Amino acid sequence: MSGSQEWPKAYEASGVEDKIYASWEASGAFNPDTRSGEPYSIMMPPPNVTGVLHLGHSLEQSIMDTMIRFQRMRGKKTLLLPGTDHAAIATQAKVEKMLMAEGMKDPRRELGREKLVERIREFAEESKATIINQIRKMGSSADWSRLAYTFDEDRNRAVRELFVRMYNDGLIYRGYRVVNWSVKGQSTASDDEIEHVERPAKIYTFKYSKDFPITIASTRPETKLGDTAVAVHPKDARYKKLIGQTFTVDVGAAKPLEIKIIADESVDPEFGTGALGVTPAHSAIDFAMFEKQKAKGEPINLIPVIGPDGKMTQEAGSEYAGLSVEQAREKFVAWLKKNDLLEKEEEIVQSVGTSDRYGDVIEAIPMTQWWLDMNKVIPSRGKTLRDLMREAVVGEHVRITPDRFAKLYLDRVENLRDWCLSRQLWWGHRIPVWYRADEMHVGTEAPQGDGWEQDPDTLDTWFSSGSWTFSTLGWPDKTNDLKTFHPTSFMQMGYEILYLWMMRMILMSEYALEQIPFKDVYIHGIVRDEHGKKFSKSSGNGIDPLDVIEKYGTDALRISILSGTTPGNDSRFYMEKVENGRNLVNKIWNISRFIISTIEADPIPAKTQTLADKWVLQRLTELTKFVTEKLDAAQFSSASEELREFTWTILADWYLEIAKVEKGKTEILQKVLDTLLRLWHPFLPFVTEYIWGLSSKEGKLITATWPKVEVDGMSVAKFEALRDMVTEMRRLRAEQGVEAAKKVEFVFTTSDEFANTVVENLEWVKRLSNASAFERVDAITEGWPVTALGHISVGLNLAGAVDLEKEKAKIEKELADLETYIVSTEVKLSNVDFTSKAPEQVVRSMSDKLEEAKAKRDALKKRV
RNA sequence: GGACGUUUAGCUCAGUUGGUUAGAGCGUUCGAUUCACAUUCGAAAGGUCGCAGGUUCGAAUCCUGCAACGUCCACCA
Repeated sequence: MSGSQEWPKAYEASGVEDKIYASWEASGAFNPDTRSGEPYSIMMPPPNVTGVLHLGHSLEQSIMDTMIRFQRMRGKKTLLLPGTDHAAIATQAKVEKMLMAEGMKDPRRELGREKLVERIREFAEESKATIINQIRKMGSSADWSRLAYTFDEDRNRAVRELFVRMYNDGLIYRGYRVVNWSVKGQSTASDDEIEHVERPAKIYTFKYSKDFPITIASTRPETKLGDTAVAVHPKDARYKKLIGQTFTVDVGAAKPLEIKIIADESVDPEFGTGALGVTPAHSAIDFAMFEKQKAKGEPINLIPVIGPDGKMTQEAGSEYAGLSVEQAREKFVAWLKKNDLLEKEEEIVQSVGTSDRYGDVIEAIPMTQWWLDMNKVIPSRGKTLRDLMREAVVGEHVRITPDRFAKLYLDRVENLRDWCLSRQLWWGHRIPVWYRADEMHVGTEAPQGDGWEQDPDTLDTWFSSGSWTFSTLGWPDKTNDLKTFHPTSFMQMGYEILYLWMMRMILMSEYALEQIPFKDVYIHGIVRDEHGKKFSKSSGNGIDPLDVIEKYGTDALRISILSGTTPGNDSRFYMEKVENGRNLVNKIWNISRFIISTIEADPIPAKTQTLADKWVLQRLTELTKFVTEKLDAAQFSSASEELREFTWTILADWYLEIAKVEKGKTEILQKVLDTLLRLWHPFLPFVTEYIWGLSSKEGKLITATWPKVEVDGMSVAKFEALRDMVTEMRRLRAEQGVEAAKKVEFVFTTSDEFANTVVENLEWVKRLSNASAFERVDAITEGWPVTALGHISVGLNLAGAVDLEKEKAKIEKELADLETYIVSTEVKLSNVDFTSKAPEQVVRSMSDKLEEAKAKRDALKKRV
């Protein structure tokens, strides 16, 4: 043994993990450049620079690193490319909040663009270092030499290039349309950045004026100051004759409103009054009608009555201008009442869109912004971006696990509207467009000449993260990395960013490279607390992964967060799971400690393999096959469960105990430990590497090869019969309350020498009969037959302190169960429908079981 | 309003195309006390797989309906 100092009784993770990580990194194992083999790449979803490591990250890192280590050991040229995300809106919102907490009223105005951006940059750089270090603590074998950032120079170049190409293809356009506007954030938001919240509201039913022919309803009456039409269903008999007419009403706006009655299929005649007041400036659907009318050549007006500051505009009328929307609503309703126009006022529950970062209600406001067109045909492809997004998944070029998410994705693709790209934030990629008087320049570089002003807006943060799979590899240059590692092999993400991110990566990659960004997408759920609640600061249920690592070690955290999870489903996390993981790690440690010392003490291998040897090797072979298949399919939980079963039950509880008796196991123990360390490595990289080092193995485990399936097909039934017999004897002892010191006398016969040795060495067994007298159980007169399984028969000596009555009830119940089983199986087997239709194998195994059950029954019968 | 998910042992969850008498970990009960490991060892108890129908020789698994919980989407005027 390599000295007891290095092999303490319990494994101390905290003392060794950092050193091991440093040694991996120094060895160059993370970097694929020195490796050959089939490329295998995973792009790490870049965590936000503002974030600190949480359990969600821990899960993701565990998934990715387990996969990449597995593939590396299989000899692939593996790249796990790490990075961080500047997270435009999230970061700016956070820093602004911090500055305001320090006493600033309006950081943007007080600091100005340059200084505020600088403050955000400082904060981002600091946080970035933190999160990167935390990811290393998870053991991630990422290639840090390729570390990327969504807001660094290389990524900025890719973003500008993409924007310009899309603009030149006519996919990006500048347009005056209704946007989602956050008053608090003073910026647009995309449809995906809106969170719908249910809340109570009032719906008012009214007319614009006494003689207006149609009644309408609204929860936002103040916007009615900007109404320019009333839409009805074209076939609605009540309103049909009014279609095309225009009515002038005075509701107090700056100018009297000209309300045109228009027909629109999307109006539900059954709903409410069957008529809808159209406010093109402050509703996305109404704006769509506005555009439809324009296209038809029957235009309606558009009157913005709410400004970007969230206050009513001049056009809302002198009485309203400058009021908040709430104040304006009150005033307008009062006016309706006064003029006897209000017919109804009802309480309803309404779902309103709020900004997911600033939290305020999103207003629909018309503005000139930059948009990405989902429906425009790309000249060189003859397809739209929507087509490209659809085809990648419909054709299963991108495979999604679990596949139900593919359906959700496709539904979403069909309903995507044009993507509003421009943000009025300062932290982000500046839009590569310059203006001078009436001129506009769109290019990757600033134009020559004086007087050019760059567009002040920045790009939606998802524009840069959408290009992550290839911008990280050097695009737009045709780099070797790009050729080698794109499309990437495996991508994992939480379902909550499926739309936000996956769609955009597919869009960008298909557009820029005519390639899918990844082949396999693994969707995971949310890590929740033990009660199923989301972890959050406000609920005070946070668990810091770093605390867990400090106390239990990274391996324990990794295995506990991966086990008991299924793709796409949420999982619960609590400390008992980690303790369990820690215990497992410690078990592996002690198994290794024992094996190494056994080998040193008893180095001469036995000449022949015993039944137990054949058994453990066969089970090891099966395990290797199983784990390989499961990891291939990203079924981490079931792979690790099987590994645990082998390690703890098969190896530690049975084989090692037998090895103590049989001796001469050097060769087999070495083989088993070696294979087991390799199989565990992707899950438990630290402890396995540490043991590998202590047992003087060649090289590092991280770059060792994955075990191959060697021999297969050895029968394990004989051994397992023996094992069951031992369990049965133990049960009898336990249930009969046999005192610890007291030996119970068993009689057993077997033709197998091995069984003799093992059973005889159970310290509480006293051999009664002559081992050479291989009598059948029913011939053992002095004993009480316990079991007769296969080639082994065992009896218990009645001279011992055994309470027959106590045991009898149990046996009778078991007999009854057996009888039921036998009868039902016999019925099945005599059923021609079954025997003719079921596969032969099923029928055969059933009749085998029947014979076994009968034998067991006969043995049991002798006891009562 | 639409869609999706979950429902299996006291708890947390597996259960791969339908095929033995449905599994694991934790917890519980009983027993062991250090010869690799008490972060341990041995043994046991515990489930009519949410409910009701259907398909099938055979259903936890497929179909229909219902219920509870959860999630997402939506232009409920």
